[in-house]
Amino acid sequence: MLVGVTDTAGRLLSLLSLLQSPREWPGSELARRLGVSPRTIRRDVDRLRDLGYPVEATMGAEGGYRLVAGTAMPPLLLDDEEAVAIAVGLRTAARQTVAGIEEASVRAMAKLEQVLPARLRRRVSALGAATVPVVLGADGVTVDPEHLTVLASAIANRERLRFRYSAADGTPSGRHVEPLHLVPSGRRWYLVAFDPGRDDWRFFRVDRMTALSPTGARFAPRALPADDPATYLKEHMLSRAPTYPVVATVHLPARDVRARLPGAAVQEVDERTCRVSGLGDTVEYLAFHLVQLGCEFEVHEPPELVRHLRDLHDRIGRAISSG
Amino acid sequence: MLVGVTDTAGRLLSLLSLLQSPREWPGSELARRLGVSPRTIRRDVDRLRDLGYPVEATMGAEGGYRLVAGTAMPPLLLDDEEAVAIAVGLRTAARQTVAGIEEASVRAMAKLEQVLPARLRRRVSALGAATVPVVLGADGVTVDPEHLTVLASAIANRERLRFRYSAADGTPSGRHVEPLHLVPSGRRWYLVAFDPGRDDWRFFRVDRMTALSPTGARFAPRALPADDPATYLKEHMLSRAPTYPVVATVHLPARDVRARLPGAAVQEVDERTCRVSGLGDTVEYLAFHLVQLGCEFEVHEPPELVRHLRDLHDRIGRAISSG
DNA sequence: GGAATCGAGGGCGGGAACTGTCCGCATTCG
DNA sequence: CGAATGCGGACAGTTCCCGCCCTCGATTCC
Repeated sequence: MLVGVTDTAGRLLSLLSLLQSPREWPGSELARRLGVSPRTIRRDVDRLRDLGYPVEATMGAEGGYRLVAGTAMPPLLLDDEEAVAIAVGLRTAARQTVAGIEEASVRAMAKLEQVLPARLRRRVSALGAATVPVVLGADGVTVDPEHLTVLASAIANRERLRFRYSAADGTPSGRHVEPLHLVPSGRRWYLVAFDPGRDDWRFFRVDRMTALSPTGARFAPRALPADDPATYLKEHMLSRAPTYPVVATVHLPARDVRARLPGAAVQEVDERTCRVSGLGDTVEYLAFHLVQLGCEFEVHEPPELVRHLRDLHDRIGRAISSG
Repeated sequence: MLVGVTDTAGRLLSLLSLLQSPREWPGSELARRLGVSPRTIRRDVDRLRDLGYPVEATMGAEGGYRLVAGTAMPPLLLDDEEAVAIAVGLRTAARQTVAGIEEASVRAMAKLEQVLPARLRRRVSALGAATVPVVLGADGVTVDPEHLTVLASAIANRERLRFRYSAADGTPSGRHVEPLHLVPSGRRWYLVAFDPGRDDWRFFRVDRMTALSPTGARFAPRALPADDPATYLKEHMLSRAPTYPVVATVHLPARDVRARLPGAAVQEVDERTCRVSGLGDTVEYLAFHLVQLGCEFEVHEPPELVRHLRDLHDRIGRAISSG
C-alpha cells in the first residue's frame, strides 16, 4: 500500500471525523474502515491523545473509542448538512444579536463562509431567505449576514473597501475607506473605518451600506484615536441613538418575568405583580416583549410606547371588526 | 529536530487553522510561526491540496496563501469564542426550528457538545439562559436543546434511555425505551422509540420528557413498521394536532408579503392587497405574524384566531388605559 | 468460572517518508 | 530592473511508520 504523510494525516482526520459522531467505535471497525491494521489504529489513537484530543476507551467486550471533551476544541469535521445547519444558525443568531458574542459570531461566520463549498452556500442562502426574520426591527431593517462576513474579511485582510452609503437623511454617497472594526450596538452593527478622502474616522451603519466590494488594495492599519472601538463609537453616537427608559407594571410573579426577560430590571411589587424597567431600545421591541408575556400589564413610562400600543390596539380592532 | 507524524499532522492542523482566518499568509510568516523551513511549508500546502482542501496562492510581492472554498468541508478549527458562538447559534436555531434542517442542526449540536470543553459549556448555557426565547410557543413551551443533544447521542449510540414523561392529560410515568428517531414537527419534537415493557412503538413529545438518562445498555435497533419515521409519526398524530387553516386579507403588495412570510400561500387581490392562507399551526403564531407585518389586515377564517386577537386587543386596551 | 472480545503496549525489521538545503524558474508590484 | 513571493526538482540523512508478532488487563456473556 502506497502511503505518505498525506495518508497518515488524512487518516488521522478521518479517525477524528469518525470519533466525533456521538457513538463508540471498536478498534477493529475503525481498522476496517480506514484500511489499516488494528495496531495502527491504537497508535493513531495515541497520536490523537498526544495532540491533545482526549479519546476515551471503554474496555471489555462492547468496548470502543469515543472522543470526549478536553481542554481545547478539536477540529470540527462536519458533513454537508451539519455545515449548512451551522451556517444558518449563525445567520439567525447574528440577526438577533445574541448577548455578548456578536463579534465571535461574525468571526465564525466569516471563517465558515470562506471555506463553504459553493453548493452548500446556495442552500444556506435559500434557507436564509426562507427563514422568517423573527425580530421586528425598529424600522423593519435587519442587517444582512452576508455583509457582516464581507466586512469581517476585509477587516482581517486589511483590504480597502468601496461601497455606497445612505446617510441618515437619505442622501446617498460613494465611499472608499480603510475598515478597522465592526461594532455591534443593540441590534445594529456599525463599521468603524478611516476615510482617506475626508482624512478622518467615520462610522457607518451596516444596514445602510450597499454594493460592498473589497478592492484588494492593502493598507497599513492606523491607530484609532481611542483605546476601544466600542467606547469610541459610543461617544460619537451618544446624542443620536435614543433609548427608551420604559417602566411598566406586569401582573406576573417577578421570578417568571426575570426568566422570560433576562436583561430587564425587574422589581417585585407583590407576589404576583412586578415592575419592569429598561428593556430595550425601540418601541416595537418593547411592545413585542410586553405583549408576548401573555399577561395583564400597564405601561407607565415612555409616551412613544403608549402611542405605539394604541396604534397596535386600533389596528387589531379594525382587523377583527371588519373580518 | 525530533519529529513524528503527530508533529507533522499537528502542524498541518495548525496550518489549516491559520489559513482559515480570512486573510492571506506569506509562506515565510507561516514557516516562522510553525517553526519549520519555508520549503516544508510549501510541501505542507501541497499536502493540504492533496487532501482536497484548496489552498490558493497569490504570487508576487504581497502574495500569500489562503484557504478557499472547495468541494468538501475542511475541518473547522475554532477558537473558544467561535465555538461558543456556534453552539449558541445552533441552540437558538433549534428552538425556532428552522426550515428543513432540523435533524442536521441537532446532529451538529450533538457533535459539538460532545467535544466542547467544560468551561465553554458553562458559557454556552449561561448565554442560552440569557437569550430571550423569541418564539412564543403555543403553550409557551420551548424544547430544551440539551434534551435534543442527549436524545441524539442515545440514538446514535443505540443506548437505552430512561426518563419521566407527562402524558397529554398530565399523568406522569416512568419510561425505559429504545430510542430510534427524533422527528421535528412544526415547532415540536417527537421521539420515536420502542417500549419493551409495553412491547410496542411509542411517540413522546420531547418537551414533556424530564430526567433523561441514558442507561448505557445497548440494544439492537428494531425495524420500524413503516418506511419513514416522519410519515409514521404523521399517521399516528394526524387526529390530534390541529392545524388552523387561516385566511386573511392583508393590505400590502403580494410581493412584500411573500418576502416576509415565506411558506404562506399568498394570492394577489390588487396592487396593494392580497389574500394570505395557511400560515402556521397555533393561533399565537398566526397572530404574531399578521400583527408583525405592521399593516392593515382583516382576519376571516379561524374563529380561534379572531378570539385570540380579540383577547390581545382587550389586553392592550387595558394596558394603555390604566397606565 | 471460563471463554470471547476488546483495549494497551513492547519489540522487531523492512521500507518509506519527512526535513532541510541548494538550486533555477515564474509572477507580480513598485 | 529589483525585491518579494510562490513552485518545484534533486539529494542526503535521519527517523518514523507499519504490520506482525507477543503478553497482559478489563469486561461481558454464557
